Amino acid sequence: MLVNIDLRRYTAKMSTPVLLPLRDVAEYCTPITQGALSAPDAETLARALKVLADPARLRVISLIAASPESEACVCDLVDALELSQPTVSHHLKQLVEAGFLVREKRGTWAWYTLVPGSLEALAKVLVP
Amino acid sequence: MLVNIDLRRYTAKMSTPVLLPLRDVAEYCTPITQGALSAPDAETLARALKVLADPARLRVISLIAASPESEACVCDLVDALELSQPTVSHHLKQLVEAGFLVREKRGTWAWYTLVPGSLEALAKVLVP
DNA sequence: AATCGATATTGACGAGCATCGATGCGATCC
DNA sequence: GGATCGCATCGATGCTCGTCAATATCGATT
Repeated sequence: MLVNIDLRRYTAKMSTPVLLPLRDVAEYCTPITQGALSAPDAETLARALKVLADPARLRVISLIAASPESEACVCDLVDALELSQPTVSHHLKQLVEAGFLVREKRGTWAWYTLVPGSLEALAKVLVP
Repeated sequence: MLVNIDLRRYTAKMSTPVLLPLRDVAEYCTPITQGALSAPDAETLARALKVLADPARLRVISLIAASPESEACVCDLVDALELSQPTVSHHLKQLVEAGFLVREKRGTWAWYTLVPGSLEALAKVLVP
C-alpha cells in the first residue's frame, strides 16, 4: 500500500514538476484564451488554481493582505479561521509550495507574507 | 440513499446558493486583497475557482476560445481531450452551472460557447 | 537542563470528485 | 417506424483532499 503511493508520487515528479507550479504558470503557460492549451500546461495551471480553490486558503491570503504589516503568524490565522492548528499549518504549506506565500521564522513564531505578483501572474493567464 | 443525497443538496441550497457561483463572485465578492474575505465570500469564490481548477475543464475553455467560431460541440471535445463522452459531458455541465459556458442545442448537436466576461470577473477578484 | 509555548509532521478518517460503462432520450435519416 | 447518431444521466469505483488528534521539533525562558 505504502509502496504504491510512493510510486505514484515518484512517477508524477518524473512527468511534471510538483513544487512551485505558480512559477511554471508564469514562465511557460500561454494565456488560456490565446490558442489551445497544451495538456501539460493545463495540468500545471490546474494545480496552481487548485491550491487557491479552497475557502480556508483564500481567507489566509486575504487576512495576510489585510493585516497592517501584510504578514501573519500561525496563531493569528488559527484564531481567525477557527480551524485546528495542524489544519492551518497544512494550508500554509500548500500555499508556500505553490508560490503564493513565503515563510520566515522569527524566534518561536513563523511569519507568512504574500509573494508579490503571484496573484497577478495567475490572473494574467486567465485574462491576457 | 436517494433521499439522503437530495437532502444534502437541499440543505446546501439553504445555506449558500449552488448554481452560478460565478455571478455571485462578480456581484458580491470583494477583491481578495482588499480587506479580509468573509467566510461565505471565501466559499463562493472557492467554488468558482474549483470548477476552473481541472485540466480537462481548462482545456475545454481554451479549445472553445481557440476554435474559429468560438464554439464547440461535445464530439469535438471528446476527440481533443481524449476522454470518454460521459466524462466530457460531466465537465461541460460543471462549467455551465458555474457560469463559464452556455449550452445551445442546434438539431442533434449541443454547442458550447464562452460567457463573455466570466474569466475577467474572476480575475478581477484576484487582482483588483 | 527542564519546561513551556509555537509550529510542523504523521496517521487516519470521511467527504468529494474525476472517470467510465451502461443506459436513457431526442433528433435525424432511410 | 425502425435504425442510427449525438448527448445526458445514472451507478459504481478508485483516488484526492480537508480535517483533526496525537506526536515531534525547535526556540525561549527560568
